[in-house]
Amino acid sequence: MSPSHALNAANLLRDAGMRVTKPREAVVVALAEQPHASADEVYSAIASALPGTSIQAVYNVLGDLAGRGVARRIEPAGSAARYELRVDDNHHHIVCTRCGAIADVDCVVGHAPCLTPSQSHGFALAQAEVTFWGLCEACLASSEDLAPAGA
Amino acid sequence: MSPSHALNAANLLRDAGMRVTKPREAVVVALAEQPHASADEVYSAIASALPGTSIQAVYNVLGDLAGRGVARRIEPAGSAARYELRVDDNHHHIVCTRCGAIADVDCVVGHAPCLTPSQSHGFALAQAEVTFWGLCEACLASSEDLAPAGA
DNA sequence: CCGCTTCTTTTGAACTTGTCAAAAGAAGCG
DNA sequence: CGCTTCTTTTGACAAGTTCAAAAGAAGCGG
Repeated sequence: MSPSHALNAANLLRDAGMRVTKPREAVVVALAEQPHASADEVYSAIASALPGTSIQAVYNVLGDLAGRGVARRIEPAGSAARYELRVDDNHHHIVCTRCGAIADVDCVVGHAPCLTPSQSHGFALAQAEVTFWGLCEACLASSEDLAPAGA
Repeated sequence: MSPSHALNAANLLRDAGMRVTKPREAVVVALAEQPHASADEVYSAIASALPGTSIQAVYNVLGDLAGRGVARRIEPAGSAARYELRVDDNHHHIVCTRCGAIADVDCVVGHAPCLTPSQSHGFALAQAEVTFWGLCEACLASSEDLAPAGA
């Protein structure tokens, strides 16, 4: 039995042409367990398993992963950069304007929906990014406490 | 003759409930002349006309303008925040991944195209933001020098 | 199994963008 | 013209991220 289904972080790294090291495996695992994690959150997540790992290593690994196409970097306005392993499917994000929470949103139209702007101004289009902004359930609830709509 | 068509920055400010001051007028003018300008670019733009103006004043004004709905703040990943006066129409942006140049793109579908995500995960949706990424004409030309496709 | 080369990580510092707070200065109203 | 309120300045400060050099580990060939 090959351990191919046991979160093959090592394979993922090897397939991407990266050497397999503890920090990298840990980062991949952390990202798999907590999508949309920031560098700092990844750092915290692996700190218990790999004490002594520097935040720089995390930045390096995340940057490499993004560069190799293994991870995707998203930078919502107003919060630190976040990373996710979902790179193959085209999906978008909905971000809470208050707490910064992020959820995945599969694209409405399927594949290339908003991917065709009406004018391109001479730009060579590479990709489209859609970000929805709103309040997450928790923040919505607490804001209704402050400003009740029904009363 | 009322000077109503002479770039009524003062009116714009007054209508927004803001006091009319030199720095503010200058910022509005700079923004009108150079859409998608960063705080620093605005600062540079008004530096000649209003020496002694601090970068803080620019930050304040831009923040106020955005807060009053006069300007819109956009923060493309990888570059500083930028501001534009076009707030009424719904339009998107195409950003050069190399040099950061930004161009306006009117929305393909008109008003509420991608405005309806397939799942909202309990979020109270406020707005949608679409960003296209690619290479601008200039960067495209210089990259073709380096990696010619036709040869 | 060993040594070598190359890639990673650490360590430490620096930089950019942006924010906060308090005092000085100007706008607008009566 | 004077007062009140809003703006601006000044200076310090903070988060997030990047850079560079040296120490350390991975993986290959013998």
